[in-house]
Amino acid sequence: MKRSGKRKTIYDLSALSGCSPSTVSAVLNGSWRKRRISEKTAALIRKLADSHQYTANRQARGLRRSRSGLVGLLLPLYDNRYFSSMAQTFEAMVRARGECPIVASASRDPKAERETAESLIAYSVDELFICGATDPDGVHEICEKAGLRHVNIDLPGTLAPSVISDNYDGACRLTEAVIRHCARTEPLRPEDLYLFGGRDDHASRERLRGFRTVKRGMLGADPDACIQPTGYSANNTRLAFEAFFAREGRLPRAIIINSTINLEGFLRFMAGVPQAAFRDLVIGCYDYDPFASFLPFPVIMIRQNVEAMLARAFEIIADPEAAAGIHLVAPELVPPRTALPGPLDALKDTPWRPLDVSAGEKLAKSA
Amino acid sequence: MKRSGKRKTIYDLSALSGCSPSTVSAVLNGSWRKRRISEKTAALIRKLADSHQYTANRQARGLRRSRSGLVGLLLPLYDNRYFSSMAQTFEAMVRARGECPIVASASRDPKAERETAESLIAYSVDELFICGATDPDGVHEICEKAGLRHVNIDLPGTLAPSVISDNYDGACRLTEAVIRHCARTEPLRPEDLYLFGGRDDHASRERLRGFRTVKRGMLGADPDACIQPTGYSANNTRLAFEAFFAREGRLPRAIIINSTINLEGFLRFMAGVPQAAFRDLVIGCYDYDPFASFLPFPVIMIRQNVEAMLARAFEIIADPEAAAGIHLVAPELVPPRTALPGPLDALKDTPWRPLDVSAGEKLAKSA
DNA sequence: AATAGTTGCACCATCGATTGTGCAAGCCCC
DNA sequence: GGGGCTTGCACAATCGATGGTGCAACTATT
Repeated sequence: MKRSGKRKTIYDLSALSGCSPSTVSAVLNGSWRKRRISEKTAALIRKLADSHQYTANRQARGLRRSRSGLVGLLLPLYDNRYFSSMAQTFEAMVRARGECPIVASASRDPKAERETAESLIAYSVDELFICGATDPDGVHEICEKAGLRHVNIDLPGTLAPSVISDNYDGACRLTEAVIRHCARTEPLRPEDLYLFGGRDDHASRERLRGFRTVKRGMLGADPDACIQPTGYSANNTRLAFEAFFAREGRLPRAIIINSTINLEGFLRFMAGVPQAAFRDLVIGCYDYDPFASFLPFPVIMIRQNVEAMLARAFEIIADPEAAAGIHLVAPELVPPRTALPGPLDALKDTPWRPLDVSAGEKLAKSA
Repeated sequence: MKRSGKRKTIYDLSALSGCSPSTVSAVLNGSWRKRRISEKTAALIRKLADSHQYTANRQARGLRRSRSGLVGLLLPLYDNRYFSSMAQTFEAMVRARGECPIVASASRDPKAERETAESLIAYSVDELFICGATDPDGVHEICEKAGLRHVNIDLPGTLAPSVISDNYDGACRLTEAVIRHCARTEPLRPEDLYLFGGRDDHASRERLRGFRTVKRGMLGADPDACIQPTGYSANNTRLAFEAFFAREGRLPRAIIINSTINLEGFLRFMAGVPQAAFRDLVIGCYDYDPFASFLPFPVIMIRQNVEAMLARAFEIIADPEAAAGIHLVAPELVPPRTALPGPLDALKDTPWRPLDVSAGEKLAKSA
């Protein structure tokens, strides 16, 4: 791919207009009234800027102002509906504030988290939203040192304000809903209800705690074997289900799954087993995915309130007084076969124009 | 959120080390051998940089070098599995090259696409991957003017190289697979096979062309009513299905759906209809979503080869000779109930540590 | 010891935009 | 017509990193 052309600067416009660079700058960044530039000069410069497609070099501006206009979101990953809707919603909210969203992911790896944060800081992001970090406090130290405002989302740290879902409450409601759903046919015994997934993070711990509380309360016991932690790996989850199935010859009647990533591991297991094995199954799953909600057995899901969490986080990051501490946001219980609206519904579709098939053929021929 | 601290610069390290700023700079950016800085001085400066957590100000560096180290991906949206896996794969590939990925989305809106491109250019991205743009040529003009290397993905333009899926071939194979799947029970009549979704973009046109070619070839006809374009809106798709169902009292036996976004619209319709209505349904859907593949009726999907498309795009963008033109990448037909591995499988999960429930309780109490 | 070559680093302009300050020209008023 | 005020802009330093160039202090050579 060849390149050409080069960007105009305020110096080019200065030469073109006969005004000084500082005048051009003032006109184009809006401070011209304050600097008593005449309306006429301003109009001239704006016209030139327009006709030459001028755009300010943000690196230069950022260097001088020591702020970039960038708002960062640090994500563990993109490729599931929870985090992708987080990115989608974040993008919309930052744009609504007239700033530029920049998203990066760090693979749940503490080292990558720190490096990515450093990299974002190197680009002088003005604020950083740290979402689902494995080591939020590690990232905090780096932000602190750089004087960067930041807030945790989804997984809490101890050194910065954190906005997270009320995972304990969500897990309680989810577990209860699953137990009640099963009880429609036949009461559940303790060994009929399993939990798969999760690892040693705050969310998993809280969900597990909720699960155990409700299970003991409603079913009277919670044998250790009923907890099958598999981390956030789909393949580990598949292996865990395969091992269970090989051992028991069947699935548990009810399964709580810690994340849609683990549910994907369950799919991998499903693919190798006759559909009949899932006839009476009831699943409760943390995080909402519209397609998962319509699987061929009841899937009760917990949808984290991404919009509310982000809105709260924006409030907190704007508050100079905000201190470390956890802000809980209630998640939502989603019954089986539910298609909730999502952030994409905010996008307007372009008006429909009739499909021109011959145009398609022409384009295809030119390929 | 309060801020504090401030970042060290080469001038701070210069003062600390007794060396000049240029020496510090040379040591820290690797050009020190060329500048004949002694090993001893280099070691001293590196030690200071380390102990003071120095990181270079990338805006300053970018300003001076007129390149930023940023590689941009312009996406229509984040929140579906096709685009989120695009972002995930892109991120990994850019990181593998030692550069910094930056992703932004533009909502399929030509104006937003141009503005986002301008914004990325303002941050001096070194290369731009334009994915699924509604108006790739509009973005091209802006890139061209800025001398920015760029390449189209997913939707082609006429002014820059484009890497896209072979949508025609994919649609042919998908349509044929759906027809054959239905024929297992009872041969399909032309009016049993519908296509929902799509709008006036290259991908939709090609998919429609493939659909028509195969349908006419295998079923002998393709009544106009069998094409129900609904754009990329889930709600429009829901309305289209509701209208159809109200009119016909049933669904078509087989439906090709242009995108998982439209399939989500179908879910919204599904939620209001008894499950029996879907007993004999067969769906063919463009784009792959693991959960959609396990819906309670056969869903045959087409998975676009995101890795291959991106890999090809990276080759092209590195090639100074690359000219405008379309590069086709074959998509993959995915049978029902298939859980393919995805980009997340490349992430290593942290080793398992036993869940400490009491720790969770402690954390929860501090909230 | 004088010359030539090498080593090791400092100096300074530069990237593009911002912003505090200075100053000429025009105007008003007594 | 001189002092004071306003208008409208130019000048120059600055943000942090980079890289071309210059130049002492050594070392080697004859």
